[in-house]
Amino acid sequence: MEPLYTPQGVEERWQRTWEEEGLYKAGAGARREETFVDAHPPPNVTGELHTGHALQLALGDAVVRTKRMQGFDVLFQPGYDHAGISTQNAVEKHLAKEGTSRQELGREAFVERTWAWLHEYGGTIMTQFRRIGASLDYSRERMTLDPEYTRAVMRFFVHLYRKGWIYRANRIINWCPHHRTSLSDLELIHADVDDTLSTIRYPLADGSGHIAIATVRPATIPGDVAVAVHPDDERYSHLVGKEAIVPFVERRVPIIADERVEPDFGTGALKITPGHDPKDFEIGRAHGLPEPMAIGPDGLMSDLVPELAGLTQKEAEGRILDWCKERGQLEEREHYRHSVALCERCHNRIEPLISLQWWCAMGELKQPALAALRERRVRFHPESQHRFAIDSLENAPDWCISRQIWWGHQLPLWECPNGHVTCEESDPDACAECGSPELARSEDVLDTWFSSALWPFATLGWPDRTPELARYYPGDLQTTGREIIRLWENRMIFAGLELMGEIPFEDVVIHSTVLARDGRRMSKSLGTGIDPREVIGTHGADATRYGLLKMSSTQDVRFSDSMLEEGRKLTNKLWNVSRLLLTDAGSVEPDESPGSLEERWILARLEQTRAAIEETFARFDFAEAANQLYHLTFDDFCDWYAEAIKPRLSEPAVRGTALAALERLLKLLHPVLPHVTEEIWAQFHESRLIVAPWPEPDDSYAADLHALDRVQEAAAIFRRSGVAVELEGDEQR
RNA sequence: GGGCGCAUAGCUCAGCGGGAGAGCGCUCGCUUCACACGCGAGAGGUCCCUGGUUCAAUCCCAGGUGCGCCCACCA
Repeated sequence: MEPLYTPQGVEERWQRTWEEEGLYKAGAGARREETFVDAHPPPNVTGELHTGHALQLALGDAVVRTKRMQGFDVLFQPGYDHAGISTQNAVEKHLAKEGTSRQELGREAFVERTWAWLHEYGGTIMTQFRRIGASLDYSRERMTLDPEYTRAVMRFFVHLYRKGWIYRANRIINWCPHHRTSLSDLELIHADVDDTLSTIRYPLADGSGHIAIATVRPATIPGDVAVAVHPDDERYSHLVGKEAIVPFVERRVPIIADERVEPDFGTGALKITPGHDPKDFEIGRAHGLPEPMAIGPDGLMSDLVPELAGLTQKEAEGRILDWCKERGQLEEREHYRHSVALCERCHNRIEPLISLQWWCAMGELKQPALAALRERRVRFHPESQHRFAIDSLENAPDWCISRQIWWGHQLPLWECPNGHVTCEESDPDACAECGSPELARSEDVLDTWFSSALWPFATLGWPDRTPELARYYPGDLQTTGREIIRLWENRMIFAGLELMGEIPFEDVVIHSTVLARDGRRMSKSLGTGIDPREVIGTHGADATRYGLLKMSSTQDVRFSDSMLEEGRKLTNKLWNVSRLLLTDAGSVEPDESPGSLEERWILARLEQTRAAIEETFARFDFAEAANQLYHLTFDDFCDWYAEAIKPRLSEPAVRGTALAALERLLKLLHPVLPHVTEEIWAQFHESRLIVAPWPEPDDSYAADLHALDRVQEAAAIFRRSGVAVELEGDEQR
């Protein structure tokens, strides 16, 4: 054994060995009937490991490894999300480089190309999961677009459809002109942009003056169908019921009163464009107004006004403003900074459009999940996130589940020429209503999260009643980030209750967000990301896991190199104390029969820490667990115990107890530092630590703990003075 | 505009009603035979501000200030 522990090579070797020996597999080392299941969040199939993944793996794996050692039948489920828009994006970029496009290829060829592309470039992240030592059962890897998984998605859709919870509606939705698809509110990001607020006069139809409105989007003026003011706004009450003339198109529209208008903003009068603004849409529907569309799905001007058709919004805005200016109707142009919605994938500005989409009604579907959360049968940790999960679900609007892209699960809906819709899991022969054989399948695919919602049981073979499903559902634990609570966690809960009749898991650990070193958010676009692969490469997976656990305590933590460094020192310290105890050990076997006070004391401390670790893990306080392990190793095991017995190591009894104590220490450390502990374990065992039995509760040393203070005191005196202090151990009992 | 969280040693963070802590950094001393990625000793803090509750507050409460995150349809 070298004096300097080098994780490189050692870690990869154990990762291969564990997997090759089947020790990552579900049930490996199980010594009891109870199961423990963590269906790990499936990363995007095109994704690369980021710090968030690394953290949730470190947390989940620490728990999973503990449970495995405790003899549970453990399933740590890995896999991929097909990630509809994200993957389609990546492949489209690739195609653009080749000078072609998905439109040119056509749907079928595009989907084929995407599969091929994934086989070549996708799926690398599981390699990175392996490299951090995550003991997932890689032999059970699933992907949400696998044929078997797709069956589950179809079954879910048909189930909801037959319950009458899936419906089609023409509403305003978030439209990404780049992807040419609808997006749910949860797929947007918001950004502040510099804009211009124009105040424009709308002449009154009776020629008695004008009413001025403020807008940031003059290009939507052709879609105006009303001007609205607040009912209590005395400035305008005399105008309500009159008509105004929309500039440029010179259309007469009513002036209406609606409480949704904010009297303090702009002029207090709002132009109503139901086709291009969610609030206007609401007001429009409430007043029964028409919904003309001035802008098309491509983001360009529609043929609503022939002379503007095909122009960009910018160009149309210029024409319209010029028109107003010439007639003295442009009152003011002022700088205005505000927040706009962007597509989270391409960062293009969202175009609110009215569009016919499929929706999933949430009203009834969410009720059992709400009950489960309120009754705490499912618990989010920390508590603040539990409240957030409930609030989010209570306020969850109906879910827009259709997307106009090609990569994903095509809706199992067929329409006949008479407009009847048939919903079947697989190709129907004829329309269910009129028997027409001419059926056209919906072009839309499902929101990616629709399939993710089934993860805890679709990965186990549902809708078939497989033995795995019976054994591993319901599961136990989820470790994930805040941003995914509404998108995924809540949806797994209601899908699980609806289809399986049981909650999918009991505990959801919402971990901290790791910020960049400077406290900013880690993001690719800011260039603030920290690549965990590099960190693992330089510090090792063990040190990285330890560091991440230490960073996991509060809500948001800056990435801290010193936490990793602490982990690295811990591995090295452990390595070296093991050298001391294992070198020249001869044929001495671990033998836990303590003689001296310090021996009884270290065994008691190990036992005490075992209980403490179990308790902190149960609270999901991983930072505290890491802290306790650090001090147990450094202060107690190395500085006190090892120093105390060092002069007597040649005595077989002393050595035997030391090896027994080391065994216990390695077991406690293994869930956090799996590699270095397994490497040391292998120095004196044929068996594998990963499936070694976790220490059983044992109170036989508890009585020795009270001697702690005296031992430390005596040792401190000895160090300062060189004078040994006699301790009458037995008299302490 | 709502919701949540954070402000403690130079840095990153624990603690949370009665003694102010860890790791790193810093100072001093150790080529001690497991480890200099080490050992020992030490310096360093009006625990953001102002009030309140209490015998007692860094910790509880109210307000303020400064940050951060999430949610939201102010054109």
